[in-house]
This record gives sequence, structure tokens and C-alpha cells, in this order.
Amino acid sequence: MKPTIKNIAKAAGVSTATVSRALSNKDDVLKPSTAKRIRQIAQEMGYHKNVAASQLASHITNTIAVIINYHQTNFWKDIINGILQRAYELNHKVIIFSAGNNDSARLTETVNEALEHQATGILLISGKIEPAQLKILDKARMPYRLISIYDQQHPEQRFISSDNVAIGEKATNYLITHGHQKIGIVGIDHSSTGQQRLFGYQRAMTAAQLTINPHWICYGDYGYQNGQELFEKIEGHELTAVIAGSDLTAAGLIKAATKHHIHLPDQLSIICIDGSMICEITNPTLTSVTQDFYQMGVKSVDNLLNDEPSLFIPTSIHERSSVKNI
Amino acid sequence: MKPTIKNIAKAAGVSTATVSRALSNKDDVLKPSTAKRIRQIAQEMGYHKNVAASQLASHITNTIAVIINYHQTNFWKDIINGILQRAYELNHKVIIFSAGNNDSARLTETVNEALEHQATGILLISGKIEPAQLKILDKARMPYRLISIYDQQHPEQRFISSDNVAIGEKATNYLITHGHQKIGIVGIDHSSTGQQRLFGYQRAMTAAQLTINPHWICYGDYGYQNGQELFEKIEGHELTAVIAGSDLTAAGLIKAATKHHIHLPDQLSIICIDGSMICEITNPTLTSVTQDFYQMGVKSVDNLLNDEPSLFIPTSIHERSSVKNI
DNA sequence: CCACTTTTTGCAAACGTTTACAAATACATT
DNA sequence: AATGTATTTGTAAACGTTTGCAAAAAGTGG
Repeated sequence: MKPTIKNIAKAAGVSTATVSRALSNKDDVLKPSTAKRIRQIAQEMGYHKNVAASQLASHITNTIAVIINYHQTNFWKDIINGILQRAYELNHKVIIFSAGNNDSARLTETVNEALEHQATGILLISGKIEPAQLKILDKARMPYRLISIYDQQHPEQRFISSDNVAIGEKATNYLITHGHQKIGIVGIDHSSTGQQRLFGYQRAMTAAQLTINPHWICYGDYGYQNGQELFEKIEGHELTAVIAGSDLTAAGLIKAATKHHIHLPDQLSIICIDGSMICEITNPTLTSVTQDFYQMGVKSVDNLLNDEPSLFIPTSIHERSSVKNI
Repeated sequence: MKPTIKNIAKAAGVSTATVSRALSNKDDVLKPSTAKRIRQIAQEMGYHKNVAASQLASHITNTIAVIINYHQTNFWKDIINGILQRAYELNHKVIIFSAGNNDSARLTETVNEALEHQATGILLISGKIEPAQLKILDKARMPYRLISIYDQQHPEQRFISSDNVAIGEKATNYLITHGHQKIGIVGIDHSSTGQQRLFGYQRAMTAAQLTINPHWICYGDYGYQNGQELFEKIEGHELTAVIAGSDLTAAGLIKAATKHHIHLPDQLSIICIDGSMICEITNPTLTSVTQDFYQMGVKSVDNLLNDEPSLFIPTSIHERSSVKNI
């Protein structure tokens, strides 16, 4: 006999309503003894709630949909961890969708899928969202948040992220404080994130009345391989320090520098953005502007569920040994 | 007007059955013109299928439940990536549950939750499963697979994993082939995984008629910090080479060795297990027995959905520069 | 024992789909 | 025009819950 509420009701000689109440533990009403007896029978029959039926009837899903649309990055693991943890605490389920790598058509498709699941809200990790998808979300009245990405041109797109301008500024000022003046920024990209960091860098340099040589700005893709390649680009421009777009970029720089027998941090200081454990592994260890991705995940859930405004997650400078005081 | 099949039917002047058929694209029957017209209306109304209702009526969920119950490890990201990719190809959804860190009670709870979602099957990443949970799964007739962990005592628990004995053996033989005889194994744990690798190591050593000094076997937790600590344990035992339980263990060993001014690989060769990008970052780069976690994820989905038997995912030796030929 | 309140349970509709089966329509053949 | 076949659509039940409301049972006090 299939373990359904109906069958349990039959076995217990009560109505389905009573069984439903007993099993949802809302011991609001219901005589403790019947509740216990019913739960006992359910247990024996191997009953498991049918979530689909439950959702359909109750209209509550307690589900957060997460869309990952850029897998290259390393940090989504930490964000997901934070999301899973907080969702668990708040008794919500997490359903994860992959939307490829900044593939707009696929993102549209994925957003639609997420919508089908009647989620409470959608969390979009580190992906650019376009008008096409926004329209769908808005039409469906589905709350969403961008995570680890934002666009100051569109404040109506709520987000949870580190403050990239502040990151750029903070990194630059740290180097300035340590006596550097010829400071480069390498491995950022042309996305909003990269441009925001660049802006912060420029602002800090300007504020310190330092002029920027255009060669000091090198674009990249945040990858390790790319970091190694970029090393060549920054040589010969008299830089004493650089801001690396990511831990991996920095690790690549170190690798290349070591190959070129450049001694770090004596001949070049590096501060990198992210602050994952990679910073501990390199030699020298990497001083970083550390982002708290786990916390970003945690707060995203709260933010979404409580309909809160956009939020910056604080970053912090983690001093290790890749910056020389000159 | 709520965008439901019923309302679309009303708007189009047809029955719900017709709408249902039009929207599920199964253009089996149905006049192309009506189908098109209905889809048009659905589009305008902002219709999104209600998955709960659909699942309830059709009894098909196309959902794979994934349970992560050990977050410390780094590789679950790659496994998940593989799962997401393959699930997408096969038109399945992935719902991810976190079960804490080898917390048995919570795992039971999580298994029950997964069951409620009427998933097609359950994928358990890297977690020990106990009789309590097995009983639940069996009673519910829910197919499941262990990923990246297995127990040779229980062949009925199907799995997709690397062959740990082979890994231990392969690593050992590689070192032997490179002239090493005093070979240690450091950073493995007491779990089945650790013991399987240890067994492989012992078997290879014995086969090569090499005797093992008990001090050459050092337990650990696969972590970076732990790797650094373990370095002290292996000093003074004349080892010329070690097998590190993980990339991080190896990275820790390198860090400590560098601090102690031990030159690698001249004074100590290292081969590590896993082969993540960390192996490229360290100096020297780490030769590894590389596991293909992405593929593990991909195959897990196929394996589960096609009801296939347990499967080992091949590993390979990736030569870098942490092993000296002596 | 009655009237009244409180606690406990049941009835039945609703949730939004899917689908077996039947009915209607269109088309082809003679 | 009649018949048969193929195509297209509709009817209505079913999926397994939840829940507003009503009914029944139990408890209370006089």
C-alpha cells in the first residue's frame, strides 16, 4: 500500500485532514495521543511527504533558486556554502541551476526554469543579467538578487557584493601607505567589476596626486595562466607594486617572476584581490584584499527573503608578505 | 488573471487538455496552427508551468538530488560542475542539499528531505552513509550512488569513485620507478579512503620487496595547515620521497620544507593525490595522481539514471617537478 | 442533566497539471 | 453521398496534499 496520507488515514481510521495535521507537526490542535499514533503508523508505512502535492495545495515552496552562470570562478563554492547554510537554518531548500558561462540565451532559459519552480526568489551568482531576462523576472514578479556583481547604472537591480570601487581604492592606498608610487593594476577585465576596481584605483592615485602611466593598466581574465603572461607586460615600466585582479592572477605573476629571477617582494610588491587559501600557498604569501564570499552567500539569503536593499559585504586587508615597505 | 492553463484555455476558447498539449511542445497531435496560437497567448499572459502541479499529475520529476555532506574538501565543486552539466544535457534538474559535515543525524534528516522531492535518484558526495540512512533509502526504493567514497565491505552500496587502492599503488610505483625506496605516505586519514590508499601503498612496497618503517605512515586530515605540521613528523626518518594525501597536504609540506631550508625535490620528492590547480602554483610544481572529479560528476548522473553498476573513474599521473629521479 | 465553552476531528473543495478515452471533425476513397 | 480512416480536440478523473468551515466530542459549572 502506497504510503500516502490517504492510506495512513485509512489505516488509522481517521480523516486525511487529521493525518495532514499530525504529520505537519503543527501541534496547534490535535490530541497528542492521536498525533503520536498517526506518526507511528506513517513511520511504519515509510511515509514521505510528496512535496509537489504539498506545494500545490499550500502555495508555499520554501525554495530558493540559485543560478550559476559563470563557472570559471573559484569562489562560487564559498558563496554556495553560505547560501546552503543559511537556507538550512531558515528551513529553505536550494535548487541550483547552471546557465553555462555568460550565455545569454541559456540564462533566459534557466530563468524560466527557475520560475517554473515557484521559488521564493532567485539568486544569480556572478553573472551579467540583461534586459531580456529582467523583463521575464519582473513580469513574473519574482524577487531576485545579483551576487558578487552589480551595475551602478542600474540601482534597481538589487545585489549583494563586495564594493569594487572600495576594493580598488583600498588596495591602492595600502600600497601608497607602504611607500609605493608607481603602482599598476593587472588582470582586471572589461566587465563592470573590473571597471569599478579600476575606478577605485584611479581615484586613490589621483587623490594621492600620483599620475598613472597607461601601461600600468593591464587587462586579463583573472586566471593563473593569464597571470603568468601578464608578467611580461608589466616589466620595464618601473613599477614597484601591482594590484592583481585575483589570487590566481597574483599566483601567476609570482610564478613568472620566479622564472625571471625577480625577487619578491623586493623588486615587486603584489597585493591581490580575493584572499582565498591560495594566498597562503604561494611564496611569498600574498597580501590580499579579502572578500568574504561565504558571508556573501549567507547575507544573500537573508536579503532576498527579507526584501532588503542592496548590500555591500565588507572586505578586509589581510597582510601577508608580498608587499614591501619602501 | 493568473497565468494558468485553465485561464489560457478560456482565453483561447479551447480545453485545458489542448493547452497542456500545446505547451508541452509534444507536437504529437495538435494542429500546428492552434498550438502556435495557444503558445502565443501563453507567452502574452506570462505563463510559467507550475512544476509542482505537473509533477503531481505526471509522476515524473526529472530531478536529481545531490547531498553534500563534507564541505571541507575542495573538489566537490568540480563534481557538482560535472553533475550540473550532465543533468542539463539530459534535461534533469539538480537540487542540492547540504548535510553538514559527516553529521549522521543531519544526514538522515537530509535523506528524508530528498525523498520528499520524489527525485529520480540521490547522489551522495563524499560522505559515509550508515545503516540508518540506508534503510530509509531502501525502504523508499530510492536509487542512490556514493560519489568519491566507497566501502569494499559493502558492494551493494553502488558508487562512482577513483580507485583508491590503485591510487596508492600507482603513486608508490611511480616513486619506486624513479629510484626511491624509502617512501612514506603522509596525510591520509583513518576513513575507508585513507585506508584503501594505504593498502595500495603497502601492496606496492611489498611487491617491490621494500620494507616499511611504521614511522613512514603519518595520518592527517588532508589540510594545508596539517601538511605543514606533518613535515616535522617525517623528518629524521631518512625518507627520500613521500606520497601526500592531497594537494593541500603537499603544499603544506612544501611550505614547511622551504622554511626548514630543505631543498625540493633534491632532498625530498613528493607526489600528491588529487591534481588540482594547486599543483601548478607551488614551487616546485607538484607531480600528482590526478583524479577527474568533473568526469566523476558526469558519470554519476549517467550511472544513476541508467542503473549501472559501480564505477571507477580512471586516474592518471601528471608529471611535474616535485619528484627527483635518483 | 443541561447549557455552554473548548478541544478535537471530519467534510469537501481547491491547488494546476496530465492523460486515457471518447467525441468531433476533416479527409480520402469508392 | 456513404463509408472508413486519420487527425484534432474535449471530458473528466486523477495526482497527494492543505485548509476553511462545520460537526462532533469532551470538559465545565451550575
